[in-house]
Amino acid sequence: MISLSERQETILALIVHEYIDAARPVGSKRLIQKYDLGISSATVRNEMAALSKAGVLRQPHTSAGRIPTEEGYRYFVRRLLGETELSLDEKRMINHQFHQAPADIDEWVRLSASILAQTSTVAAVVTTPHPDRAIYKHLELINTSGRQVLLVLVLQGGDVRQQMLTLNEVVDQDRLTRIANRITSDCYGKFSTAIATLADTYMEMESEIALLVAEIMQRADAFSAGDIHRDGITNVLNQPEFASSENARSALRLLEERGFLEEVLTKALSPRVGGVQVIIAGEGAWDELKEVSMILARYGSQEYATGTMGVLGPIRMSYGRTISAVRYVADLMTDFVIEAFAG
Amino acid sequence: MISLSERQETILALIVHEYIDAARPVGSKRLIQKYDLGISSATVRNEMAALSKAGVLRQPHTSAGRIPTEEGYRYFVRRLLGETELSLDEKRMINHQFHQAPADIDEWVRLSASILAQTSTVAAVVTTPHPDRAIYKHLELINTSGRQVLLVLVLQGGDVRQQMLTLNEVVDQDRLTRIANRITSDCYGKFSTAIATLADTYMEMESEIALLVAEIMQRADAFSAGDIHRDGITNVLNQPEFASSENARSALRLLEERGFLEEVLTKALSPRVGGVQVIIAGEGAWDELKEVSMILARYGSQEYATGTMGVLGPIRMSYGRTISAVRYVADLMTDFVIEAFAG
DNA sequence: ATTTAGCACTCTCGATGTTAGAGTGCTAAA
DNA sequence: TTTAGCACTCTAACATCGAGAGTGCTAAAT
Repeated sequence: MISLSERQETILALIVHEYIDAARPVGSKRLIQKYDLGISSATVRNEMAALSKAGVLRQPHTSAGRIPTEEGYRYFVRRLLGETELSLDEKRMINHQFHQAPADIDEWVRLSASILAQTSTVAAVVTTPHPDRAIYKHLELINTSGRQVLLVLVLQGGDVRQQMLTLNEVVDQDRLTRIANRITSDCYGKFSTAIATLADTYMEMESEIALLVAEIMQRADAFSAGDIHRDGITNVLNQPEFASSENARSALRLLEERGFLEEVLTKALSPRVGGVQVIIAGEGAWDELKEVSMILARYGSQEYATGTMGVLGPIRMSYGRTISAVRYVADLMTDFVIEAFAG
Repeated sequence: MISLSERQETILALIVHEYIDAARPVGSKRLIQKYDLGISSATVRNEMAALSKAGVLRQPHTSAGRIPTEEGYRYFVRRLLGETELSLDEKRMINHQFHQAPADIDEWVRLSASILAQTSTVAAVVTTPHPDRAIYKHLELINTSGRQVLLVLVLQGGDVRQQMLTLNEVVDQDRLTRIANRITSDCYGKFSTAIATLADTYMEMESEIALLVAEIMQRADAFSAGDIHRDGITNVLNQPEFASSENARSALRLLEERGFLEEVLTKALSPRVGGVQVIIAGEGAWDELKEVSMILARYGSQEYATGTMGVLGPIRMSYGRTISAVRYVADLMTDFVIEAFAG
């Protein structure tokens, strides 16, 4: 475990701060002339040397200033951050934007992404909330013409799935309605697995339809990621570390590739709602994230539906503001989800 | 109107071709040594001078090779393109990809974008198909508990809208079903406006619900743009003209800003399905598109639903391939939409 | 009347040199 | 322990230069 003196911590914090701001190595002279610690540049130099040995600072080349290592950022976020909150004004602004938007879940998802993107120099990614497992609520079978039947399945939380199916024989609407009601009274509140076993106890047509319902619900389980909304991609392109098109490209691919995003969003987040997860430079686990940092949070309620949101930006990111913003927006969305589904 | 000799057209076509390929100015020597026309470089130089005067070629600086002007590209696309088709193999590939994907509209939209992005060095944008005006198909009223009723409205084309409503009194499921059936038999195939006038002839509860239905349908009319899917953003970033982060940024903003995309997609396309529209360097109408070209098409069927798809790439774009690809994919999607909605 | 060879001229691009500035590490004094 | 001072290092910015590619023009050839 790295252990630093109080003065060393101060210097580390200032260097992180300064480097995030100016995006270029921080030297001893510039540091003291800007921040007026009660010590000379030579002393700062000595401490810097110690911090370099401790592995939290490094030099791009001999005789350049210092920049934080990934370890340095981690130390900073873990120990030195603490209280950097969004200002009350900013919170009020965010609240305002949410409350004057239409109370539509997709609209709010979009808004969340937009707000996160505005907060800092990051790209935002927000998924629509989705039940962890689909829960049966209601079924309608609608006779359209002949043996063609429209199946409309309503899931807990308002998700509606619909599908055409072709029956073996012509069945009138009355009988369809009776079948639908029978299945609903048996299956209300159940998961796909329970319905699949139940289907075995039914007779021909009921069984067939119940099985189909179970299958549709199972598909809904698998697609638990929901739609992904992105915003602020241009933000991250404006950062100097992505000026070279090589770097920009790889960062963009991360944002564009659905598969990768889904993996990170699902794997990185413990299923628990509430915490905010910070991934600095991939944390050794993701090679693709070596050049970026992500801040992720899960929102919503296990009982109804959950979604994930997060931001992706340069490692040199304003962690205080951004973590705070992600937490705040996630909390707002959690309230909204609960209100929308339970209220 | 610009008028060129046959030889001049050949030279223009070769220069466009070569410049699209290599992304750097084309000189007279390189041209004849690569393509072996039966004439000397001096002759080519003379013709180039004429083409410059005609306004279809220009030089980045004195003593550099020539590159096409926007006018030059337009001439090329309008007169010289004609027959550049996708190869049969490519078409087969595309077909294959579509047919092994699940027959789900969102999946196909995503696939379209992905295929267009792969075809050329462009970013693809595809909207989900949407009825030009919502058409009533079916209504269900589902008694959940007390006066809370779930309204499920099925529109022509499979769109399902649902909404909770709170009644003034408790109404049992039987009566709700009767109301829903009554409205359906009256309104089947009608637009929101017709339903709104019809609602006036109803009694209290029927009227209230019919009005709500009309309102929901009206909202559906307005949101006619549907969801926008993007793909291949990294493609365009790889192009040298977007190497500077300044240019990359402005191109990206175009793709990111929903408002702008919607405007171009709706305004640029005549409502007619089938044609492919080419916008080279904004065509004077869009300042934001000065540095890029777009190729757009509308797909689907007015009768059921239409969507738009298009690509955005550098002006130095492989127009032949790309136009052909957009047309082909749009046709496939049109077939799919018709089959899905009518079949 | 075209086409072409030849030539002088122009402009970019990459390589090379040079310098100012910022920063470091070390030593010796406070 | 801290600090002043100094020699040293490295980058980034700017200037210089030559090679290479390309042009336009002129005069000869077809």
